[in-house]
Amino acid sequence: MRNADCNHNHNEIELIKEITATIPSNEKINALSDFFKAFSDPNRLRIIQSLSKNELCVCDIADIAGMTQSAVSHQLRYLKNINILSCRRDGKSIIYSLKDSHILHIFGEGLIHISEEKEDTHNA
Amino acid sequence: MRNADCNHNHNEIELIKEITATIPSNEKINALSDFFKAFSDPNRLRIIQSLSKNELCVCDIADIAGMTQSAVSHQLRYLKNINILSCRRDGKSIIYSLKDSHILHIFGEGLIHISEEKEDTHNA
DNA sequence: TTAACATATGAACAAATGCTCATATGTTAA
DNA sequence: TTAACATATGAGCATTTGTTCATATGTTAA
Repeated sequence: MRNADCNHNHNEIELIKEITATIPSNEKINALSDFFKAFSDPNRLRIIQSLSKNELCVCDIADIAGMTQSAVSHQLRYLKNINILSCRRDGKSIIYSLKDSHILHIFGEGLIHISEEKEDTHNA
Repeated sequence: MRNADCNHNHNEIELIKEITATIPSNEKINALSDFFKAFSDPNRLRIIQSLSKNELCVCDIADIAGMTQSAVSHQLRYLKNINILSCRRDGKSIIYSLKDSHILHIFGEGLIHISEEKEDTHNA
């Protein structure tokens, strides 16, 4: 049942069916949006960037990201739950690190995108 | 002014300063998080995927993504504002399309990440 | 010009988000 | 065991988000 007809002919209706078939399952789409949500908050991006070259304890991350211990801890839990970070204990500290290289790759792609955007604005 | 001392020696304090220096400016971080926010919602991901191979009018996108005309229109405006989509008029319709290939590249990276996650779970 | 279509938009509202505050948990040194 | 440190966690709260509903805007055909 379509939202509106848009005066489509049969060919177009076929095309729309094909495109609809390419949409990933709800499960995948939800996993994907949860994953990208990791990058959708400034403080989480700072946390991720802080771990790009080194593993760090919670209080160091808090210091670098300019956040309170509690706020960082909540975000670290979130990032760990969606499989972006892992952690280990070292004495009194918990040391966090990025789980794989996709994270930094995606971070980099984002940076490229926004820098090209600036060029666009410049050329406009 | 540190959140806590964590008993750091001078070398560690140097390292933390260096890492802090790698954090992008607030302006960049905000642009970046806004960009990734595009991918952080299931319906927006469906919209993006629907446009991966074709440009489409609003009512087709609504149909494919399973959203109302209004909801789609609001999201399209958001995605256009953050430079992910562009549009043109064709008669009564407005035809939307993805603005560049970074979008699909990042979408694909996300898919790779969540599929590898599944392998992890499988191996665990 | 008018009617029908296609899209955009503002207001309102429920749900999700991200923080703070207080406190709990776990570790180490004395 | 106790005190100090490092981190985690739950409750509460303000803000943001994403939707719906009603309606406005813009286009085309009659």
